[in-house]
Amino acid sequence: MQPEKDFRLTRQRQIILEEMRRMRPHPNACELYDAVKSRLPHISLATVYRNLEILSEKGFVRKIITSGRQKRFDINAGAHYHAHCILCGTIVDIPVATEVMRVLPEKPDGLENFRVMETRVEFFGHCGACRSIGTTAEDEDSRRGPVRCSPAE
Amino acid sequence: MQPEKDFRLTRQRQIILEEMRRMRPHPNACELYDAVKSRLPHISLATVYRNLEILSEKGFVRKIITSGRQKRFDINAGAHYHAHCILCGTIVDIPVATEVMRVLPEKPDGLENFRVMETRVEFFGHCGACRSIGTTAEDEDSRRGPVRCSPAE
DNA sequence: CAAACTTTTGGTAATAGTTATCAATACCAA
DNA sequence: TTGGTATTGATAACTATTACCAAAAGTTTG
Repeated sequence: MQPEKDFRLTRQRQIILEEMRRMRPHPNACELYDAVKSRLPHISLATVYRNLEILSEKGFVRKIITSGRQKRFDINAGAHYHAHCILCGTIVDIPVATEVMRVLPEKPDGLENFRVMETRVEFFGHCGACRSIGTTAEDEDSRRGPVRCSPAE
Repeated sequence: MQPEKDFRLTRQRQIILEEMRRMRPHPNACELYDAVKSRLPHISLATVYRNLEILSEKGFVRKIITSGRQKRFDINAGAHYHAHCILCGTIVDIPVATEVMRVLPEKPDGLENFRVMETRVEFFGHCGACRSIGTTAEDEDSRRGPVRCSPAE
């Protein structure tokens, strides 16, 4: 147990949090980097990664679990679940006040010896937009495949 | 829509599936590679990766969603959930016949336009072993940090 | 204020898990 | 057999993330 070192809410961290609130939800590090760069042109990608990690330890943001290879982050502090569209990759927030939440027991069978500290429910399926289009999602704007950082100038 | 190409259950694929049943659950590609290599010494790591992907498309195995950077795979075809120990990294299966499953509505509030095809529940907390030890997990055998492939010979 | 110390940053190299490529091989159907 | 398709093994390439480190920023102490 190392002595906790003090945390400074630097300008970079403030702007990371501000941009996360402003932009569309669940960005990955590169999307966020691009957004932050418009206000802090000299920020480093490493700073964004580093701070996402630290901010999630501190509870300002949380990491989303995904099966993809990029990490995504979430500014919404309140408890909620996610619905992942397996066609276009969109992630939709499901608010906490749902049947699911009311109904999920705090400690289900099989977890007798386990101290449950967090429960996450993830839904996978087809989002409304994709259903109305068919099997191929054409709405580029809602796609969420891997996103690369803008090339350096 | 490409014409589905035919799937051959090759010796490599058979043994991958057999080893997945035999070994401890939720291996990553490298652990599995090591296990399979004891029976097929010339198998390539690429074959393991490739087939895990294909076998999961075909429904023989499923990918586990994690926040880490390695993928893990699961041979247990039936529906079940996972409990992740945040101290030692162990993943425990929670059988399907629990309150959770019985009680989880097929389509909760907030998902009216979403066609739910799969629901996963992930629990995070401290497993029994870690609780009895304290805050640091000493049981090397149950740790599940990143696992590297055995070095080439 | 200055000195000493801690934390953070930007730039970049390194890491590591995963994918892509491709010639060679195995398998299958005619 | 022959021709076609699927798969494999070997290895190179890719890429998201992390590590490193000197410089800068911020904090505390004298």
